This record gives sequence, C-alpha cells and structure tokens, in this order.
Amino acid sequence: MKILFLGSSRFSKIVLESLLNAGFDVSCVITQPDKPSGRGHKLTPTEVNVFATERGIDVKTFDKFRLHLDEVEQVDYDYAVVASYGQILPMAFLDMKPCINVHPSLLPKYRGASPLQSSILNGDKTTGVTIMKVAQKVDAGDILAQETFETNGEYYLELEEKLAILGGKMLEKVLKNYKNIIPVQQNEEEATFTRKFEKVDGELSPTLTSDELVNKVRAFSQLQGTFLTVDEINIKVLKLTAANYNNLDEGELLQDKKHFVFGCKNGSVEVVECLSPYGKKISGRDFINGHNEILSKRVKC
RNA sequence: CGCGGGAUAGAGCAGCUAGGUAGCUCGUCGGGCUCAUAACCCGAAGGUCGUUGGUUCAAAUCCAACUCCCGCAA
Repeated sequence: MKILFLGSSRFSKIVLESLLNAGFDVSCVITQPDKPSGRGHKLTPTEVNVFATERGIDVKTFDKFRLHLDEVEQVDYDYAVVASYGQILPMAFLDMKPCINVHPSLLPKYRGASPLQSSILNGDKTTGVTIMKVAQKVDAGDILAQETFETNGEYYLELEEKLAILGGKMLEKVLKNYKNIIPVQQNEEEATFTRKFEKVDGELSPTLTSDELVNKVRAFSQLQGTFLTVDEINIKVLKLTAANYNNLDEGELLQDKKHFVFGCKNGSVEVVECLSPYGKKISGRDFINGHNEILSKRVKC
C-alpha cells in the first residue's frame, strides 16, 4: 500500500513518522513551500520537508495545489493522507483516490486552524483525534474513526505530540481496514469553529482568572508566546501555576523575593519560569532578584 | 540580502569611545541585631567576559567571521 502524504506542521511531521514506523510505504510528501520567516526573513522549509528529505522521501512543494494536478497524477499511490497541510484541496484531487484527514479534536467540535490551542484555552479535560474523509467543506467529512484522550495539564507541544502519535496509530488501523469501515456523517448542528491566534492573544492580564491564565500559558507559551507587562517591562512567561494567596488585588505583587506571585481575578498565580533578555530560561525567583524594583509596581491589566 | 537591540558571577546591569588588577545592585552561604521584615550591620563564596580566529608586550575593550537571543515587520 502506497501513501501520498500532505502536511506541513510539527503535528504532521509526527504523524508522518508514525506511518513510517508502522511500515507504510510513503511514496511522496507534499508540503508548503519554503517561506520567509523569523528575523532576517530567511527562507525556511517546513518541518515536514526537513524530516522527509532526511528520510530520502520525494518531497514536492506547491504554491497553488490546483495548478499542479497533472504532476500529482503522476504519483503512484493508493491513499492520500492529509494532516494539517495548510491549503484547500481541489475536488478534482479528492475524486482521484481515497483521501483521508487526521484532525486533533472530537469533530464536529473545533473545526479549523487551531483545534488544540482552542481546546487547551477552554480548559477541556477531554479531547481526542478524528480520522475522516476529506470533503470540500473544511473538516466536515464523514468520520472513519474517533478516539478520546484525557488531558492532564499538558502544555501545547506535549499534547500535540501525544495526539499526533495517537493519530498515527488510528491511521494505521483505518488504512488497513478502509474497505470495511462505514463512514458516519458529522452532526452539522454541533459544529464549532476555531480561529487563528495572534501575538496579542498571548497577553496575560490580571483581570483573568487563575485558570484562564494558566490555560493561556499552556496553549500559547511555546508558540507565539505569553507575556505580561510590569513597569514598562515585557516579561515572556514560560510556565505558570495557580497560587494560594487570596488577599492580593488584581495585578498586585506578593512582597516576597523568593516567589514571583501576583493577584488575579479570583486568586493568584505564580510565574514559575520566564525568559531572560538573552533568551535563557530563568525561574520567576531569579527574575525577581534581578528586578526587585518591580515589587512596588503592579502587573498591567 | 527587511529594520533595530543584545550576550560580562544564579538574576539585572556598568566597564568598551581612548587596550593595562573583574566592578555595582539583588540573590545565595556564614555571623550579628530585631516581636517582626522586600528591614539593617559585618563577612564569604561565586566569572573560560557567547564561540573561533586576527592585531598587540598585553584584549571584556580594537578588527573579522560565526552562533544564539529579544523587539518590530511578514
């Protein structure tokens, strides 16, 4: 059985790795073209591109997929597997061979660009992975398999990895039994959608509850970053936990040089780890030691 | 070749222009004072000055290349 794999993100890369480990023959990988990103606008290939190239797999990048259909027709494959590829696929391609998608949510919940981050932000205890047929409407295809996953306070990268591995295992089963599986339609009335997040979404305001703040850090700190502002200083926060000081006002700092704790809507939170100006991870305690003058200030709301 | 800033003790910084003993604030450790402390006093430990090379009698400092990081922009 030969697989054509379409994907671009870190999630895709882990799914691809699972497929290879399960012994599937991935004949070709299609991923997003190199894009200028980061400082200096250096052209950066996707993680999937780097990984597949290392494994000696044929990699194709299309600026616009629909303009390269004839090239795709040349590829020898039985099933197409899509995992956060990042482009809408044309019907002409979906009609060629079976095309299945792996999506890290319990569809029809959390369709769209950021299912994992949205689920963490909402503080869901239960999430999951869905395998479905690719339909013209995004993430709306008939379901082939679905499994739930109980979360345990994971941060984004950790949860992404766990769900990608689970998704890889589910794909293996689905691919091997494809002809015996009866697809189930999604209930459109229960569908919810997710949006892309931006830098400003990572702002930690003391007007939020401690749970909201912790979930924000879990969802964003490893991607676009989470930050709070004290006395004009931007502090990039990496780890945050709920604390037990209930007598602090919103934004008020605990007068203690050993803990970086501030009050929020319904209690308080402690900054466990943040980023030094040179990009080194430091403890909240070290941060306070270096900036003891902020103890008399407040976290900006 | 998008723009700007940075790397010196556990943290935050000064020193570099004009080369010549590694400094400051905070923390840490020990001691003292106090009902008490983000308080005060005394003492101590802690550094291959991002990496590599060059110039020099001598480089944190001057020159070159590289790495990593922060902000903006995408």
